[in-house]
Amino acid sequence: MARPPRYDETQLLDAAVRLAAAAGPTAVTMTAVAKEVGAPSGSVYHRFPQRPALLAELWLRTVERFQAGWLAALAAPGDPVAAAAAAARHVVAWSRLNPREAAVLLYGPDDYGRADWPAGAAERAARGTAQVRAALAGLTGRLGGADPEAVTLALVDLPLAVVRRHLRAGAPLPPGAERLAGLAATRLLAPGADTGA
Amino acid sequence: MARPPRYDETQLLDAAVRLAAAAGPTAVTMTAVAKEVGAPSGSVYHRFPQRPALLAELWLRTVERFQAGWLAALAAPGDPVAAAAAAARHVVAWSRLNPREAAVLLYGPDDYGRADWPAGAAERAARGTAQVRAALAGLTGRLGGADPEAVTLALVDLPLAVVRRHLRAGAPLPPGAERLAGLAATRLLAPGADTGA
DNA sequence: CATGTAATCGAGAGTACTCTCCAGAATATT
DNA sequence: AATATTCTGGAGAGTACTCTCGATTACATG
Repeated sequence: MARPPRYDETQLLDAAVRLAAAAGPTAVTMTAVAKEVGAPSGSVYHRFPQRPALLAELWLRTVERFQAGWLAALAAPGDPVAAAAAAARHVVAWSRLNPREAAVLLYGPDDYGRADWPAGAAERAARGTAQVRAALAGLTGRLGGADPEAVTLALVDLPLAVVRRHLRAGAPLPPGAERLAGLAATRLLAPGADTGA
Repeated sequence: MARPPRYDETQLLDAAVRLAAAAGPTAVTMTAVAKEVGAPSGSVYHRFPQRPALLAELWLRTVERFQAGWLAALAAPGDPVAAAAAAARHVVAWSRLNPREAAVLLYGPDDYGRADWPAGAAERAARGTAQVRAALAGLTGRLGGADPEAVTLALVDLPLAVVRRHLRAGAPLPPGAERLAGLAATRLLAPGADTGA
C-alpha cells in the first residue's frame, strides 16, 4: 500500500561508486549522488539519513563483495603456496572485472569517514576484517611458520600494489598482471629460504 | 627594507604535512593550516595565493625529498639485483624516519588536486617522474630484459605496500620491514626464473 | 472508488571553506 | 628620523554542501 520507490539503495550506491572511482571519496557528496541519478537531494536522504551512512554502506558493500571471492580462492585445499597464489591472482582478476569497485578499495575506511559511521557499520567492518585475519592466520599455519607480515603482504597488499597505479590512472590493467601477482606471491612464500622473522 | 616574516613557507608546509598525514589531503584546508600555526587565514594566502598552490608545493616538496634518496640508492654500481634491493629497502627506511611525509605519499597527486595546480608545478612533477622512469628503465636494462612491470613493482609499489597499512593506522613499522621489502624485491627480480613478458 | 502508506520533491536554514581587501605594523635603508 | 617595502591581521562576500521539513504524488488494499 505504498508508492513504489523510484531511486533504490542499489542505484544510489552504484552512483556513489562511480563518483568515488572517478574522483575519490570526497567527491561522494549527497548533492553529487543526487545529481548523478537525477534525483533531488531529499530523495537521497530518504535512503540514507546522513552522509556517513551512505559512505559506510558504499565501503562495506564493496569490501564484502571483494572478500567473498578472495576467501573462496584462499580456501582451496592442497598446496598452501598454490592457494596463496590463487588468492593473489584473484585480487587482480576481480579488479580487472570490477575496476570501479576496485578503485573504491584503493582508499581506506578512514577516507570514507569511518569515525562517523553509524553503530552497526563498525561491527560489520570488524566482522569482515576478522574473517580475513583468520584466513591469513590459517594459511600462515599451513605454510609452517612463515612470517605473518610476509603472508599479509603476498596475499593482500602486494596484489593491490600491482593494480594500484593503473586503477588510479583509469587505465586498463596490463595483460600479465594476474600472472605477476601470482608469481610474486609464490616467490615470496616459497619454502627453502627464510622469509624473515 | 621590509618587515621580517613571521610565518614562512616551510612552517606552513610542515603544518600541512601534519594535517595531511593525520586526516588525508582534504583536511589540508587553508583555514586548518592557519589554525595549526596560529595565524589568521590571510597570512596563509600571503604565501600561497590559492589552495591548489599550497597542495602542489606540499606534494612536490615531499615527493622530491623522497626521490632524492631513492635515486641515490638505486644508482649504486655493481649487481643490479642488489641495487634494486637497496632501493626497495630505502623506501621503507625513509618511511620509518619520516612517517608523516611518507603518509603524504600514500595518496596520489590527483588527491592533492593536480588538475588545479599552477603552471610550473605540473612541469616540476613531470620532471620528477621522468627521472624515476629513466632510473627504472636503466635498471631494467642492467637486469637484462626483465619485465618492466615487475621492476616497477619491486622498486616502488611493493615497498610502499609493505609500509602502507602501518602508516595509515598511524602505527610504527615492524622491525623487519626493510628486510621484507629487500627480500621481496630480490626474489622478484632474481635471475633464473622468467618474470613474465 | 475511498483510504492509508510510503516515497518523492524542492525550498531553505545552518555551516565550513575559499578568497578578497585594506588598514596597520615592523623592519632596512637613506 | 623619514621613507619605502614587506608582511600581518581580521572582517566579510561568495560558494558548496549537509540536513530539515512539509506538501504532494502514486500505488495497494478493501
